Amino acid sequence: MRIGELARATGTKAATIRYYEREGILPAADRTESNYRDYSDEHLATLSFVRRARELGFSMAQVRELLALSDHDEKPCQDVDQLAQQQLAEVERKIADLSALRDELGQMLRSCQADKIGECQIIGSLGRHSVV
Amino acid sequence: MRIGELARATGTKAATIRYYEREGILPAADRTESNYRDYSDEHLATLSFVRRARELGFSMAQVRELLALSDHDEKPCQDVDQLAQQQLAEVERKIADLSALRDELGQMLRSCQADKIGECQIIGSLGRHSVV
DNA sequence: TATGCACCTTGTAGCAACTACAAGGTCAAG
DNA sequence: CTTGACCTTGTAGTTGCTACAAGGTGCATA
Repeated sequence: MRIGELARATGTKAATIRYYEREGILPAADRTESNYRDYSDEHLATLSFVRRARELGFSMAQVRELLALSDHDEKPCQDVDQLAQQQLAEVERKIADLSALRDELGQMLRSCQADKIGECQIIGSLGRHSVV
Repeated sequence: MRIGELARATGTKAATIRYYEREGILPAADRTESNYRDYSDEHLATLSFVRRARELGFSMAQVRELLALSDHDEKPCQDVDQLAQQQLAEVERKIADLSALRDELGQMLRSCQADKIGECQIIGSLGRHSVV
């Protein structure tokens, strides 16, 4: 299949697919006589894998590792497990950070009953006009 | 004060302060005879404001807006309120996304009891080796 | 006086992970 | 024969910094 079809099939832009090829994430496709990329079902499977891993928040570097690992059926899957654990820990850290942030923003919003910026608690709690 | 002192006072790298100046986020400082930047307390206040807003997840564009708004004490603070609301909504959206992600990762990890990658459920649920 | 060291200056390039654009080639339909 | 959808390559832009290089400044010490 050509790049457009692969793009539609995976919800990826063609430019992104070419980018993955440049980055070595996706193996280069065969070319037709007119130099169009010609993808196989294997490419489709790999690209789906990559996209899914990216959706799950794995970095490109981690995706590279996952791809390398997934090619070695014999090896213990500890390494895969560890990558997933790492990723989970990082996601949980981000959630905690964002929750703190949400609370602060919520508090700011609740505390402001002014109607002029001069008395606005939001601007105030950001550190302005308390100094002036 | 010189850039290093301002940097220490605000927990910002000097390179970042120069970057803010280039971007018009922080007004240019006076210069000493030897061309060193010489910052005032006003700069300190503005930079603190900027850093705090950035910590709260506001984008540079939003910080620009907040700075512009905070200079107009007379205006109604509806606009500030709206920016904060927007930011809160976005943070909540991110938290929801990350929570879904955490659940998926957790499920993947719990479901894998294999010890070889060939049977690894994590690789499997990412879409590999079910196709092979 | 020299010299070492911390500090400052500018300009440039790199990071992640794409995305957009320009200028052109290919191919099937009308 | 031309229109339009598709493809090619190369290059540059996005966000918010951060790092590095090559050089100037200022002050304390040997």
